[in-house]
Amino acid sequence: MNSEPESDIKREVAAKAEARGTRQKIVAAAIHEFAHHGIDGARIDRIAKSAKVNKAMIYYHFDSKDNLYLEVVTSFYKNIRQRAEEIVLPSETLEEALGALATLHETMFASDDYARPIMLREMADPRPEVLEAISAVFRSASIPQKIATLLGDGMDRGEYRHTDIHQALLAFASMSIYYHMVTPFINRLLGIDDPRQFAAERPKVIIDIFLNGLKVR
Amino acid sequence: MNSEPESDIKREVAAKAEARGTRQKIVAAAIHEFAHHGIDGARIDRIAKSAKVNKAMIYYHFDSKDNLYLEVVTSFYKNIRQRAEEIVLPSETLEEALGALATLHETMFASDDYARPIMLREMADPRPEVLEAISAVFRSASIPQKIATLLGDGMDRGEYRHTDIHQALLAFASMSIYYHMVTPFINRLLGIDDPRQFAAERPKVIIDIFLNGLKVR
Amino acid sequence: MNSEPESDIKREVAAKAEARGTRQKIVAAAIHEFAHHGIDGARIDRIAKSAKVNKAMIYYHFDSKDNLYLEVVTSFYKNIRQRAEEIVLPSETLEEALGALATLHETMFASDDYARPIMLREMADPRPEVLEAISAVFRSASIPQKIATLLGDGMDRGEYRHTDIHQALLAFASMSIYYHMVTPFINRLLGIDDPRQFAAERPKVIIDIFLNGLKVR
Amino acid sequence: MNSEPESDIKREVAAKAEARGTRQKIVAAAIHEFAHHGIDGARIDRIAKSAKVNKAMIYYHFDSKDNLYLEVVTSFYKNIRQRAEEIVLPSETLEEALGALATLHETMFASDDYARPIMLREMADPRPEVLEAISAVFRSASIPQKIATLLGDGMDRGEYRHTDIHQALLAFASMSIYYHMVTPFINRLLGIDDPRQFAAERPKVIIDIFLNGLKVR
DNA sequence: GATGAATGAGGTTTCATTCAT
DNA sequence: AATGAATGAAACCTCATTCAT
Repeated sequence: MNSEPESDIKREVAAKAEARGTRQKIVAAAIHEFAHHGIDGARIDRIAKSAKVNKAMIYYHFDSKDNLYLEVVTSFYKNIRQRAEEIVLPSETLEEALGALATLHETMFASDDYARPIMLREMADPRPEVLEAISAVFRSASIPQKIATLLGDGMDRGEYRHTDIHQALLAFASMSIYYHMVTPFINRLLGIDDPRQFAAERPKVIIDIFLNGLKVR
Repeated sequence: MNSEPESDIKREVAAKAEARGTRQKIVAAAIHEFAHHGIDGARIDRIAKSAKVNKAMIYYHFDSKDNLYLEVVTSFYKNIRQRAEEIVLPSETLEEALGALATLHETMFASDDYARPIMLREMADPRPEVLEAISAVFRSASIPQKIATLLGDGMDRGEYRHTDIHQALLAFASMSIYYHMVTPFINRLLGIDDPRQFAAERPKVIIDIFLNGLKVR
Repeated sequence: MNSEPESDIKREVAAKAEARGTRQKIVAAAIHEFAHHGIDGARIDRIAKSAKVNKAMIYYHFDSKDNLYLEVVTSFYKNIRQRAEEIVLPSETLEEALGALATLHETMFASDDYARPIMLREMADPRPEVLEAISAVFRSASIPQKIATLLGDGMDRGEYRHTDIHQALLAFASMSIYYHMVTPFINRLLGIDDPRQFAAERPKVIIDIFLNGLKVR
Repeated sequence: MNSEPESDIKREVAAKAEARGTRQKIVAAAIHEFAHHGIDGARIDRIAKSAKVNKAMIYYHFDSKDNLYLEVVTSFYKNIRQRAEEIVLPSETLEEALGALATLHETMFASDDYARPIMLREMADPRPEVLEAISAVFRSASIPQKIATLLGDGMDRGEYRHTDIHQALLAFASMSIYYHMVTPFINRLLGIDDPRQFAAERPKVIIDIFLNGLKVR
């Protein structure tokens, strides 16, 4: 006769907590699966098993495989975006801004092993929604704009040679991101034994090349 | 004129020609399919249909989907490799060698629409055999070595600043190849309206940045 | 009365009951199919249809055709074995023990129409697992040992002539089992019109021949 | 201008010789295949390959898999039957006639490894044609009739106890043939190390048991 | 007679998804 | 929320058989 409502509330709270737990377990397992196998190669059974969750629960929480993928991937980008925004765009010099972009790239890929394969697959078969999500990361990070601005200013001041801003921006971004995207391949091709160190030394080198490459002599 | 052996030969030739035709049709359809959908998303039925070939023929000629993929992809790289070897490594200057590498990259991707997605997917989930095949393209092309040598010589001569050769080589390669690999994304992100022109102007810009970037002032 | 755990149990029980039902239906249909067609001639479609079960359920419960076969056949032998163990090894005389073996054989084959074809096919291409299962039936039945012992004792007592026990045991077993194994053929060859009666009269005859055949005169 | 017809004849003769060779190769490979896998498990491809013959040749010579099976199996029985007829039915005593039957059985199975599995499979799923063929072997061999006659005479003479002739005949046949039919199983069950010797000693034992078993004391 | 390629029907198995409880 | 069972469509692959030469 007493606290049935209370116990109902408790139940609900507990249920929600558990549900959140279930969702999270599913998401974690799904990222892993999608990263390793792509959306077509991914198996709902495998996700359920590795999440230790009943298969039907996946449909209960995510409706369909496609939707699971979408939610997983966008949440993945949200995550990256958030970390991107946390990178303080420090001071005023171009050099520092370039360093920030390099750091951003490093952050994107260093966090886990899933970024690389997931992004590569997206690029191979780009869905508008996802392209947009990735674009947003960079836009929100405002770092590219900052670099563009600083570079433009430098050109106007006569410090840097006049160059197409897009080409220049892409030049730096390429030097910074490409290694991260195809690490295993480059390591193999160039016979790099210590990828960690190679990656650590890289920002300095590319900033150096980039700035020198554009400076007026 | 009607000696049996001769007609035997004719027969064989004709048969082989047809077979080659069938194989080729399959390969062509398969590349298309694998490029668009990846190995897991690819459908044998679709390949057969678009090749206008009986489905069983695919198994007759290629044994399994996996094997078809492997043969298709390696033949694809052989193809690229051949074209790579045809790129004459012109003269003696570093500038020209860099131009050759840019041309190689352009060649790799410009030939058809399949290179980009196929390579990206491979990079996402690299099979040793295929990594090796890609590596071979570059090794055989000897262009990287040439660049490395010229760059090393230039450093020794005091023309270029001392820099880790691998880092430098990768810096240029990145600038050259990255845009090709993720064209649609970059076009979207930077709002590039005329990709053709952007790509055409690119080699000059990156060679310029790279050489200036390394030159001693 | 409506406590959740209880209803949970109910649910589980019901589910398991249904599942058992499905499994049983599959097994029943599968025995029939395998007996009639052998493992290679058997068709999963046909099993599913005659069990009134979705084809995929067979894989859900048994993983593969091979495995279904194995489970079906071993369960089949377990079944026989159980019935074998129920045959009381009556008294002490050799005659009764021989009667028991004849009864065992009759039991093995009389139960249904599947024993004959299934066992024959197994013998044609014996899988170790299954040979073992059949051997176990006879070993567990302990009847052969009993016979061997009684026979040995009889020989020692001078009642029976000395004869290789294995040869003797096999002699009786052959007389007892062979007709069951190839009934249709023998009926045809000897023109037996009333197999039932022939089989019924058989134990008496063969026990008679066997015992007389070994007795010291 | 000369011997075209002659060369035609030569050709034909050669062709027929070769053809016979091809047929034989096919038959040999087919027996092997059918013995190991049964008709449903047999693969035309495998037969062609192991016969080193083009698959289409099998159809050219035998029309269909079923027909190949039938021809192979009936020729197989013809073969056995021929050997059966070569077994001289020696003298006049029942003992010798029984020995002849035992020898016949031995001959049937000893010739190759195929008799056992082929006959077992036939028995599992008996086709009338084939049952007839096997029956014919025994009838033609006239040994059973001889035994029946001798046994009948012996009973009439008061030498043997009155017993149903069919039961008696089958008793002996069972003892003689059963071991051959399920050799691997019996060897395993009884732990027989030297099957050759066991088989060699068997006729004497079973003739002994049989005759003693029927003799009037 | 002989060959390699081709065909069509069908076989086993898989898998996203749903249902009943 | 959770589970085990169920479903139907389709995927990959096989195989007896035939064709063209």
